[in-house]
Amino acid sequence: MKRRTTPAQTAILDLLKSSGSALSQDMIEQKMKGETDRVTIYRVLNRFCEDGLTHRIVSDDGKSYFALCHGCQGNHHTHDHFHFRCLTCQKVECLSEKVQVSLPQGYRATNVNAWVSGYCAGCI
Amino acid sequence: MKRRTTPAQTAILDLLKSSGSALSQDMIEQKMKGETDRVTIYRVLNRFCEDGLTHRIVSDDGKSYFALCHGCQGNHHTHDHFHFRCLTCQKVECLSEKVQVSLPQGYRATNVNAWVSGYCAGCI
DNA sequence: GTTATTATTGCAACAATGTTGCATTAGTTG
DNA sequence: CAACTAATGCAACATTGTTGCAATAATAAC
Repeated sequence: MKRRTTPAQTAILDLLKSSGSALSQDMIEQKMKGETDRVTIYRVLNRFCEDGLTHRIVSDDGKSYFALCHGCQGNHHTHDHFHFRCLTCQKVECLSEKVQVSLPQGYRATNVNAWVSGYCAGCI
Repeated sequence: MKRRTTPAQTAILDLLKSSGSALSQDMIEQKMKGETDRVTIYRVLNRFCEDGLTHRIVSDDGKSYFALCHGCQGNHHTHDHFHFRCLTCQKVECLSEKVQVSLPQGYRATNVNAWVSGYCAGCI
């Protein structure tokens, strides 16, 4: 199954690149002014995740956010950094700080999902 | 608005106490074998949160989990510890380790939601 | 450039989680 | 016991996300 280049995909990828933050499906739909179907946006985003282009983080607002992968290459994805969500401007940022947590004896971690919400410098 | 003691509330509180872990609405519904309405369970859980009896944590499985408050008293709620969710047995535990993260200059945090998912000692 | 192949899209429908309105039930107080 | 009203159950709705399927459109082959 070889990938094809389509307007929707390049548009969504450009949005992720230019925004510099993590975006949710509804944010992308808004920015695209409804030119692309809801379902297509979801499918494109899921494809990006499969291809290792983005990573998905589930926020405490009940939505998934998608952010471009920068640190991780190939199939060794470690999205173990904190994310910040501003309650005013809704912007979601990847923080540089890595999550460090020690588990009880015998536990094995496969995924980390760490959020801080509050107000960013511009919205305080 | 004074609270009243009802069978549903005491049953749900007992479940939370005896389980020793965080429970979601559907877990509670299952354990109560459908004797209590879905909506009632949600309302009871929300009331518990309002009253400071429980805290809510939103997991990356898209559900809210509710756990009894132990460490925090009065209106000074700081649920800033990590949570672990076992992908096999579905159990959700509060870990003792506090979340420590330094935000960019000028940012203010109001809430923390930190998850580790994987396999617990019994399910490895 | 034309054709064949099939990945991608759009639409409808569905599933899961969670909330709200409203009439009924049932704790609590006097 | 009676009055008050918090709590419940049901229906309906909102939001987020997925799946099936026919139509569309990239890509490859000629």
